[in-house]
Amino acid sequence: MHPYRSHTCAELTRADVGQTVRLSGWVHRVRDHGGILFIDLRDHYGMTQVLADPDSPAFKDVEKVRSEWCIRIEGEVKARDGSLINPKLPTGEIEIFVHKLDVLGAADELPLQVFGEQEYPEETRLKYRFLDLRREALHDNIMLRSHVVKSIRDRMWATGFTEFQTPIITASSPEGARDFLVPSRLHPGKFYALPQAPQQFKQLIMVAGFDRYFQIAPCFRDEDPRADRSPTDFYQLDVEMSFVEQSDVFAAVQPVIQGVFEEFGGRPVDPDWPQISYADAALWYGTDKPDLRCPIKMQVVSEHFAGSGFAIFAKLLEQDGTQIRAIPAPGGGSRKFCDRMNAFAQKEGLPGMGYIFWREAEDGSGMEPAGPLAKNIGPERTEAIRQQLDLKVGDAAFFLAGKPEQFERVAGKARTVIGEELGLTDTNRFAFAWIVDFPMYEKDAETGKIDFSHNPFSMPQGGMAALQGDPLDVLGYQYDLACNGYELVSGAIRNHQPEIMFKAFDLAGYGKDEVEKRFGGMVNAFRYGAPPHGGCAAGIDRIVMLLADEANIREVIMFPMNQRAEDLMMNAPSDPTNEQLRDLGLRVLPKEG
RNA sequence: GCGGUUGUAGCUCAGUUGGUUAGAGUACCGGCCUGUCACGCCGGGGGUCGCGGGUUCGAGUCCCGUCAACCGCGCCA
Repeated sequence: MHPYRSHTCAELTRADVGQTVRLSGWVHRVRDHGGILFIDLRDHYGMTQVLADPDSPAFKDVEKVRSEWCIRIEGEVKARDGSLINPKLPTGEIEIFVHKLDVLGAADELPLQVFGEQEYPEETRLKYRFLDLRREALHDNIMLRSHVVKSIRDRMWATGFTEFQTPIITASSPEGARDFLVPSRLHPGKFYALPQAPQQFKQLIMVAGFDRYFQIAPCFRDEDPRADRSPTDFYQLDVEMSFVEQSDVFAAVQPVIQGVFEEFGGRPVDPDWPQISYADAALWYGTDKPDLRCPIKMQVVSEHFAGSGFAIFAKLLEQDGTQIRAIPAPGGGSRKFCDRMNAFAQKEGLPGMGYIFWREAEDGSGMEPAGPLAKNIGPERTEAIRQQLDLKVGDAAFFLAGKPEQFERVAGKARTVIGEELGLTDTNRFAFAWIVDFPMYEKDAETGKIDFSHNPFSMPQGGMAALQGDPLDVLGYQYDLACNGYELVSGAIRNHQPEIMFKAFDLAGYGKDEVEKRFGGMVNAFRYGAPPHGGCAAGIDRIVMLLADEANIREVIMFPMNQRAEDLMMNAPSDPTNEQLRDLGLRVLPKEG
C-alpha cells in the first residue's frame, strides 16, 4: 500500500465497503461525542468521514487531533445505515473506522478558520494565504483559473495560433506605465526593465514570419492598484497576427472569449457584440468600458436649455465646449430617488445633477413635470425634453452640465447606479461590446501638450495622409473589448511603416532620435520587410474575476500583493544586504522629509 | 499625493447621552456525552480598546495628531 494513501478523500463509495484503506489529508472538523468521535478528513479532491470508538486502538490518538492538522489514517470502509447517510457528500454513504492515526503536521491555533464561510480582513488572509487557499471558495476560484487558462490555450491552438515565450528581464519599453527596473551587476549604473507587456517582442515575432502568435504572459507595471487591478504583475492572453485587418482580429478573438465565457460563466452570453465608437461610448455611457447590461443611453439636450429660464445652464452653454447631457431614468420618477441620485453626484465631486420627473397631474388631467428645473425652463421645453428622451409618467431624467470631459466619468457612474437601483440592469448575463475608433492623440488639460491617448504603436486611420491635419482629429485602428463594465481586451492594428511611425511620434513631440533610442529594436526591424500586423491582449485575471463573479481581483490570484504592493506572506519588498548593493554599485538614499 | 470607510480577545463583532470589574459568538484549555455531519452541555484562561497627546473627578466613547488596512481619485497605451 502507498505510504500515504490508497485513495483520495473523494473516492470511496458503497462499492468499497469492507476494504482496508489509507487516507491522508487535513482535519476539516472534529465532532467528539465522548464514546464516539468523528473527523471530516479533507484533501484537494473532497471529504470523507472518519470515526473511532473505544474499540479502536487509535482512539486515544484521534481524541488529540484538532482542526487543520495534517494526518494519515488507516481503517476499514464501512457502510452507513440509511438514516445516517449524508447526501451532501459524494462519499456520504460510507465512513472509515480508524485503526491507526499518524500526525503528519500539527497546527497551531489558527488565525483564520478554514471551515465555514466567515469573512476575514485582507491583511490576515494575505499573511496566511496558504490557509485561505485551503478554503473552498478560494480553492475553487484558483482551480477555475487553471481550467480557464487551459481552455484558452486549447482554443488558441485549435485555431492555428502557437505559443512562444518572450524575455522577462529586458529593455525598458515606455508604453505609458511606470517600469519595474532591475539593476545590472555586469553593467553598474545600468538597468533592465520588466516588460509592461510583450508588445515589441510580439511585433518582432510577426516580422520574423511566425504569423499567428499567442502567449499567456506575465506583465509588470509599477502603478497603484485598484480592486480590479493587481499591483506589480498580472497575466495577459497576448495575441498577434500578420496580414490582418481589425475585423480579422475580432473574428479570431471573439470565439475564444465567447467560448470560455459559455464554458465557465454559468450565465447567458450575449451573442451580439456591437461595435461602438469611442466617441459614442463616451456620449451614451460616459466611459470607454460600458456595461451594456444597463439599457440607459445618455443624450445631448443642450438645445432645450440654451437661452432658457434656467440661468445656470443657459449661461454655461455660452462658453466653448460645454454641453448639457441627460440620463433618462425610466421608473425613477420620485423626488426621493432623484434627491438620492443628486446626492450621489455631489459625493462624486460634481455640483449636483438637476432633474425632472413626471407624475400624474393632481387635477387628473394627465401628467405633469416636477422638480425645480421644469419650472425654470417652462412647459414647452420640458415637454420637448420628455419627447426626445421618450419618457412617461413615473419616469425621471437627470441633467449634467459643463465640459463633457469634466462630468462624463461621474455621469457614467450615475448611469450605472440608476440602472441598478431601478432594476433596469439584468445582472445575470455577460454583455460584450467592441469599442473602436479611439483617438490617436489627446491634449493634456494642464500643459496643452499633445500626447498619445493610448498605444503609440497603433496605425492611424488614413495612414500618413491623416497625420498632416489636426492630430486631435486622427483616429487609430485601436480597439477595446468591454464586458459588464470591465475592459477585458485592448488591441490595435500596428503601425509597421517606419516613416508613418516617425511622423506619428513627431506629432506627440518625440524626435526621430528618441524613437530610435526607445523603440530602436522594433523600429529597426520594420526596415526589413515588416508585414502588416495587429493583435490584442486580454486580461486573464479579469476574465476569471468575471467568471467567478468576484468584485476583487485578489480573489482569483493565488498569491496577490496588498494595496501597497507588499507581499505580507513572503515579506516583500525587503531590505537588500550591503553586499548585494555593493555588487550592483547602488546606494540607497535616505527618505526625504 | 488626495478623499472616504474601518481599527475592541487568536478570529468575527457588540459596547447607549462619557460612569462600577469592557461583553457575545467562535477558536483554545479542562470536564461530561456512542451517531454526529455548523453535534450538544458545564467550566476556565485570554484585552496596551491601533499608537501618541489633550479635555474631564472619570475616556473604548469627546477633541487633536499619527499609523495601518480596504475602497475610490490621480495614475494605469
